[in-house]
Amino acid sequence: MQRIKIHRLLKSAAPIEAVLVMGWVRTKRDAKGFSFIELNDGSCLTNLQVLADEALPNYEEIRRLTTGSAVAVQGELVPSKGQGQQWELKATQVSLIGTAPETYPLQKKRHTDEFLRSIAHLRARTNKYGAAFRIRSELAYAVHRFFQERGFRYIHTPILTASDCEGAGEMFRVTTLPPGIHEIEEDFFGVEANLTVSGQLEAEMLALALGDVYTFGPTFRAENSNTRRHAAEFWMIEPEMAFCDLQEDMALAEALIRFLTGHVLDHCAEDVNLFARFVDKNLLPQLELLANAEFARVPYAEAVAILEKSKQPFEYPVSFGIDLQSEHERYLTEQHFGKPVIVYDFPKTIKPFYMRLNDDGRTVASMDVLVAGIGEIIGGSQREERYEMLAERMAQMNLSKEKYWWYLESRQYGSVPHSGFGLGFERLIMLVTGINNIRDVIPFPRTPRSIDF
RNA sequence: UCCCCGAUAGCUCAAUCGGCAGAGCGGGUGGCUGUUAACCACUAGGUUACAGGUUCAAGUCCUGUUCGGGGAGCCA
Repeated sequence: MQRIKIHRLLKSAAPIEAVLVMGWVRTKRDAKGFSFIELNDGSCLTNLQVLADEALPNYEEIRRLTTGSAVAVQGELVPSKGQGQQWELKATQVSLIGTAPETYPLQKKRHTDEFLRSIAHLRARTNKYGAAFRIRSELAYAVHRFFQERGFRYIHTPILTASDCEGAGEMFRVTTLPPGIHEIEEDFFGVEANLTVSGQLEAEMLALALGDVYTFGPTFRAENSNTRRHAAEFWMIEPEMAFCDLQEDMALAEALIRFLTGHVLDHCAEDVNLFARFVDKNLLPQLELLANAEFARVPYAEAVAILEKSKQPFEYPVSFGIDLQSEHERYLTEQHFGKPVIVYDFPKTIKPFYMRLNDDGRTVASMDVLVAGIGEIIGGSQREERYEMLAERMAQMNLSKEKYWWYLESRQYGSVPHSGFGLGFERLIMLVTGINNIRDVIPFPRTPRSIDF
């Protein structure tokens, strides 16, 4: 008999005479002469209630089934006589596949996130983490769908790289040299190699060939960041579009966020409701807002003026030229506008070399998308496509022309205006689930001093 | 990296002013009931993170270390 997944079984319109399911025991309730087994196979949040009675030949074994055990159950799908579920499986055969002794650490009560992080190899078997990782999968699919439907090409940029997307952060060194040996010419590549911090520079090259492209892959930052919003290894989505200015870039960023939140509302209702009930009471209104409200757009200079007029007791004083601090971003998106905000045209002094200089000579065509609870979820810009301007910016920032020769050369051969942005995938998952720690939206998180599993 | 907070049974937490280390859940045993985080009874379970110090007496006070969390910076 072929195995059926529980999420399909529970959607059944009629009783089914014989089915086979396999999964893990979440809990068991014994009565005299029969037992209820809550079975979960990961295909959905809801458990299947299995009714096993003493007529089964191995009923003694079933009585001893423990939480966490893996079983295969054959039986008949029948309407449940009890409250709380439409269907239940009346077992005709229950076979034990894998036992779980009483040391199994997951209980049916609530555990803390901190404890579950210490058993990351098992936490996906809980309701919350199972739901989070199902949503993660669904979001990844939706990202591809969004771009593919708009004619974007999915490209793969290198993970090992010798280039350095200046300003993106500290890098992990990759080497085959034994400890203590420092002769770089002896190393695998003969030059310093690192894990990528961004695929942007390479994505630009592909955009200047294929038109509209996007990357979606792992990136690495060796920053000693100890916050709930930073991980050393995270996934980033980076579209790059030829013949595209900052206005169109912002429009795409907004469309992407709205599409993804809408997709999750439409396709992950059961899992989203779990988060709305137990993690963030305000989640559903937030998601509706993200999916439906037009994002506010405000130039940096105007954002600074709003903050100056706000009379808020900011820890960091505001004036033109400062980078916006977390408290400023929060005020703008959570209080002043009450919805997502795109701040654009930042001073050139606080932004990297590749952003396009505006005509005012002091700002660049950059933008940050700010959302409640998280702050910056997207950072992007129109890239400097003019060779002379780019070379001058690099000289001002003491970057070597030799190292970026290929990047510069792209501005000499058919250079066109182009734009792109980076979206942190984990921050997106935090946004749509209400989970407030990045360590809980990636199955096996990497943070400073933490690389277990 | 900086600031703040924390670490007590497998898990979640109590323990008053420095004075006998406890409960719920989970585990075990038995009972009971178409149950729903089932219920009832009994039961086992502790180097109070680690190392030092103060004190007649330390889970509690002091110093250091480790680990965890929150905030900040860096950023996505």
